[in-house]
Amino acid sequence: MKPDESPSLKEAIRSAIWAQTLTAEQLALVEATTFEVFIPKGGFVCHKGEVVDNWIGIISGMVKMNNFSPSGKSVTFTGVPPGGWFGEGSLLKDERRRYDAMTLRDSRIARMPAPTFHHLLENSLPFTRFLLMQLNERLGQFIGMVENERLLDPDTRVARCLASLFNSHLYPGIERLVQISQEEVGLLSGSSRQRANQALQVLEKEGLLRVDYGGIRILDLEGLRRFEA
DNA sequence: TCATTAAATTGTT
DNA sequence: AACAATTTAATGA
Repeated sequence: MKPDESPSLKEAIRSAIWAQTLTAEQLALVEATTFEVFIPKGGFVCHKGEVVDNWIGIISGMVKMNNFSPSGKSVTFTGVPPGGWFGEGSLLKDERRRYDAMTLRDSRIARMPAPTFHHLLENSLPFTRFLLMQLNERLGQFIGMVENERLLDPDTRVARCLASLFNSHLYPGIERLVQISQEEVGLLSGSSRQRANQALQVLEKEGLLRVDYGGIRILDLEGLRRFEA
């Protein structure tokens, strides 16, 4: 066992896809202004309606975006794995946040202040290109989600849902371990826990993943994307 | 470091 | 939805 396998803030920043193309000065600015916060399991990373002043990255742990319907029911949109960054939508439009984000595990969160974000946006074309790509990816993901919710059976929904955790960003970390419980898989895929459990066992038999205690190992990402019952 | 206990998660009915 | 079995985390010697 290693004492600590999660990266430091600096390492997390440097390994981010968008950081690869920055100049030394830009990278220095990012490292000087971005800070880290720890949020325990079940805590809020940010709240719906608050003023957006950070771009948010996941160093370790897992975060889900969700809202509460007027009746108090929670609707989960998507999960964000380590290495993922989000919040650029509201940051670009200068509006208040439109969703809650809460942690599914103890998580370490990086926050990049809005001025730094806008500086990169104005001075780094590769950074802008990365954002454009990320927005496009996410659009495709949400279109797929609407389709899934209405057309596909539960097994396939769970498969696509897990695949989308890696789809939204071009995963640099080869870490294919998703640390979420089956109950949370159910929430993410819009089905009950026992149905999610059933689906996971089907997918495991197909050799696409392996179920572990408190998490899931992805063995065949492409297979998950293409899976049909 | 090891044993005991509590809590969380999973598989099954 | 409820139960039992299994795994992890916590506590104390």
